[in-house]
Amino acid sequence: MYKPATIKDIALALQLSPSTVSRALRDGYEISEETKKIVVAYAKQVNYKSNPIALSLKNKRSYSIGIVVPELANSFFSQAIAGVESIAYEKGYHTIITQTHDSAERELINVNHLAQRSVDGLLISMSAQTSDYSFLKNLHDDGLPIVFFDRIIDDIDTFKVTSDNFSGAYNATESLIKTGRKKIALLSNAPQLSITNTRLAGYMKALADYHIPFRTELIRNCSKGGNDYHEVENAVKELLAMPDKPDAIFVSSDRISISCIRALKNLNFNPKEIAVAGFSNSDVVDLLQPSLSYVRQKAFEMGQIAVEMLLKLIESKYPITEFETKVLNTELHLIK
Amino acid sequence: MYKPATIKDIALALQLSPSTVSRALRDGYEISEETKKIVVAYAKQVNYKSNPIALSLKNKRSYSIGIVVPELANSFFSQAIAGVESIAYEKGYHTIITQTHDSAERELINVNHLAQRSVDGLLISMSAQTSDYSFLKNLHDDGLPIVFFDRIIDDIDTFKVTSDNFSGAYNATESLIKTGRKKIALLSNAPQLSITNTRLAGYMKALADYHIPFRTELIRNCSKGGNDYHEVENAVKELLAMPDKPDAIFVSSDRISISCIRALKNLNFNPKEIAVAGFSNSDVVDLLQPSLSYVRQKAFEMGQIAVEMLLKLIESKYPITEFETKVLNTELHLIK
DNA sequence: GTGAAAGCGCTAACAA
DNA sequence: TTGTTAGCGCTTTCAC
Repeated sequence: MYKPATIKDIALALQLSPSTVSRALRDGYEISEETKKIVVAYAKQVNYKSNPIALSLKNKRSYSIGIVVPELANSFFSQAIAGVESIAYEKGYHTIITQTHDSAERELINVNHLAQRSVDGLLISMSAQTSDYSFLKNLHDDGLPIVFFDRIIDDIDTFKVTSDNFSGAYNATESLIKTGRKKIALLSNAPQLSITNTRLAGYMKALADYHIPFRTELIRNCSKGGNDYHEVENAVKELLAMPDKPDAIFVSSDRISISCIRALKNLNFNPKEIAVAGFSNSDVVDLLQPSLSYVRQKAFEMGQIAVEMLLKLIESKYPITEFETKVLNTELHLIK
Repeated sequence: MYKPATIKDIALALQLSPSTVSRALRDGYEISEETKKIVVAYAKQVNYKSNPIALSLKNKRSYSIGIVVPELANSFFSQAIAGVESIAYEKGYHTIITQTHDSAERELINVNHLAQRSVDGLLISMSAQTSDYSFLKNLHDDGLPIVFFDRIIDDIDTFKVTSDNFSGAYNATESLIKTGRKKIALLSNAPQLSITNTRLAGYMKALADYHIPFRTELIRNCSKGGNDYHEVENAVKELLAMPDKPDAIFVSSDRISISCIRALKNLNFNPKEIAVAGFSNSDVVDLLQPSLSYVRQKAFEMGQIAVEMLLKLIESKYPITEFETKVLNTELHLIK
């Protein structure tokens, strides 16, 4: 059985009390240099490692932070996680990553598990299928520090980071218009997501600014967020079967952008016939065929900012009541 | 401060002893139905959740398993993780995911952290840069259940799952030969990885079977495993600048396959001139241009099998001494 | 059927 | 400078 050395073991072996050992190991000022030396040496010899579980139980502090994302396989999230880690490790925190696969049920379970495992705080990007936020609100009211990133919600007052989704959508739509497209369809994610609506607004504003009528029949919600390819393919098929069919598609969600490209390929559509622009943080987006113009979010930076906010919350001596929502700009990459 | 209800709170409120409450909550046979009802009802009312930290400390058992992979952004690993989760959740285990970014140092830290956080077992795919496995060996000798997947090592005797890398490499190489290619270069990962050498062997066997001379100058190790694009681009550039240059490339690593494709595109190479086959579990490999034939591993299944092995180790009443290494076959997808 | 007490590994008052 | 004690939340003998 796996049984590491404990402080008690050391105390016993060295004929000291556990508290002396504990203090010596943490370089307490009260302990004589001599004792420290002996303790540290022996601890090293028996490969002593402090037990974080016991520490957590004692201190209600674990120096670990929980990360909850919809899908690890989505580059945007793995990039954001890398950003979180880059700062967290440096500051002595560990990260515990879980994914929800966009399931509200899984999200609830994971969040509770993390909270009970006494993470010091939570970084979360909401599942597309969550509509009841009360479990998070309760935890937050009970004092668990939470920071939202990317897929944020209004109901809870705390720090948040997200992209400038409005401008991102506006610019992408505008780029399509500028290449002469006039009938621009929109493929979007689940409507309960904040980002879905903000991006819709950006799209509509671009149309309005260029005096292009907004047509509801050109809007398709793929509420499974690209997890279900066929949902997207059907949407694309329907759009392209319309009598007055679109000459461009703006895709307001990462995963759906890829599915849309695949649908166009599978349906053998001529790339000249239909232009695509969409949000994407895929690291191979430049190699895709048919190609698309894409809006890239600053995922890594977003992760960094989110964790910095969280650490501020965690390490603050006094309760924080002034919260900020940071908005990062996006980059538009046009097809060459 | 975040402060959930404890057994003590319930005991106090209900004028019972903590032990009674504890037994009632776990449906102990000694407790009267009546008391149970009262306790359970009250527990629900105050949203009592047992504290896994305290349980871990007490039981040395956490019902959570640690997963250590090189890179979440690599589809192969996110697919494998999804496989692990599919079984683990069902059996009542949580997963704690960490990534090493192929750093030996990070791997050491993460593994120790997980071990000390008393995960019940470890699922690991080794970092490309690790050459000293003693830290794992120690943990394993101390009784921590460990299962290796994909990037396995020989030094530790336990359950392992990996792909049939030999055949995968053989088949991919053979497919290139069958389309008339005779000068087939090899782009491979760090040589300390087991998979690197097995795939090299498969490649060499295919050459031998078809009486094609093996030329060491056509072999390039990209020891950073595709994390460094320029390493790959340079290798490709060098290969294609050779007087007797290759007419095909076989890439024996997931990330490097993508980098190789990108290099060919950036260097403006004619796809007819140089054929590419490579290992890849990218979920967009079918949309890449230039296109490649690819060997796909059964990542999801591998995750499932790995966790089943691990649970067998964890839940076995008696020490297990007979170990198995399972080898999954791969699928070759040819360019249409 | 229920309670008291000890202990998992650690730390922090309080004593000495 | 070092030791004693209590307690974090929980379970589990052992009493009653």
